[in-house]
Amino acid sequence: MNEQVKNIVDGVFSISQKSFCKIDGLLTLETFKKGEIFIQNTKHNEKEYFLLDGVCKSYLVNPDGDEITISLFTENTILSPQSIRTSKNISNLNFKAITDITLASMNAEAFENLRIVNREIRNFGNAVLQNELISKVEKEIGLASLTAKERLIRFRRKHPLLENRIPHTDIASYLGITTISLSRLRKELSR
Amino acid sequence: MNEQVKNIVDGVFSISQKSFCKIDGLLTLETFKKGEIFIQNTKHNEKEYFLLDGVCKSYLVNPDGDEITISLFTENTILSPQSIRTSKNISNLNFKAITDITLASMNAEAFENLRIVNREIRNFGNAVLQNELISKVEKEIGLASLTAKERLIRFRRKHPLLENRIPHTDIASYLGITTISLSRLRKELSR
DNA sequence: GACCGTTTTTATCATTTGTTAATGGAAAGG
DNA sequence: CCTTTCCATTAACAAATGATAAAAACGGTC
Repeated sequence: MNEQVKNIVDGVFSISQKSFCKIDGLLTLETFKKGEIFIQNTKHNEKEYFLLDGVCKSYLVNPDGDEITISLFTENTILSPQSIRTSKNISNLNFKAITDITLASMNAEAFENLRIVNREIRNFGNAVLQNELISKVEKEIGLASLTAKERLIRFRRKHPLLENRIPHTDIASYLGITTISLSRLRKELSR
Repeated sequence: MNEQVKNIVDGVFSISQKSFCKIDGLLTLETFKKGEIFIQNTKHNEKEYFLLDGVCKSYLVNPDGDEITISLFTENTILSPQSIRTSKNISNLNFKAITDITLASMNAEAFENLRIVNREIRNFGNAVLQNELISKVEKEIGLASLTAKERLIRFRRKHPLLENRIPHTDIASYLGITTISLSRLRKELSR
């Protein structure tokens, strides 16, 4: 049994050993090198993912060719559910490894079937969806009503140390500012 | 049978007459006057809603007491699913009628049970969730990477005429700007 | 350790957006 | 019908953020 995944699941919504075994049976380990794109916009994808090690991001490319960071994920978290990042199993987003990463993945449809027959797993799945929305709403409120400085302060509170692990371009884009502004704010806050 | 709700449902994910009848059996009509808060943050709520007439918004109140508009809803749309705007049936958001409104509501748990046993209804439910996320991601990208002027232009494309139906305070907050900025942009764009 | 390409910082200037305050107009309620 | 309140606009100024360019720091490689 994958203890690490069990801990991630329980962190969201605690389920019984027995229920977890059904999930465990679906898991496969995958690794990607820094810089690899493992989910590609407009391409097929039918998996759910647990991030066991490393950092990755979801992003979109705007007309100017810039990568807009939507979300950042660190170890021991769950990537956005397949049902909401795909349409007919075609991805609406890109996901890229920012450091070397290790994922546990499983087939989304098989998981969906577990949700249907198992109440605990269904509750777990709903909790994941809900967390996804909550974090989106939080981010939205931040972008709509906080200054860039306040957003950076919150970001640091939520992701301590991440500023030292990944390129500032990814963080700046996540915060909705330029790297130049980020640099200015870093300096200002360090005084 | 409520034809209007059937049309709203089919607009998201077409389902059979037979499946819709199960939903139809759960529906109740509700009306609220302009200004009424019909879902309150930290209060109990266990309903799903179809907006049949009027305009309403979801919002949060920041520490300064300002209402931050999260989403705007117009007639013939579905309000954000209960599962993602509540935790243990306690609401995380406020919803307020901006004009007089008419809603068709149903018990969320009863609907959840329909999702479990009926494949079409489950697909419909998933499509609703997905649309919710897509619109959130779109909004997020807008706030993170577009100027206020571009956001207003997109807003007008998505919600024509709404600027003439509801207070600009609600729209400005939705766009993440002040009403003064909105007024400036309106003037600039009208030239 | 020197070199290359990339990332981060710094500086300057332009632009956008916010703040405060004043005005006029529209809607709501007595 | 009048008053009161709220809302939208405008102006003047301040603050925040973006654009461009150049310098410095960093990381990987041979």
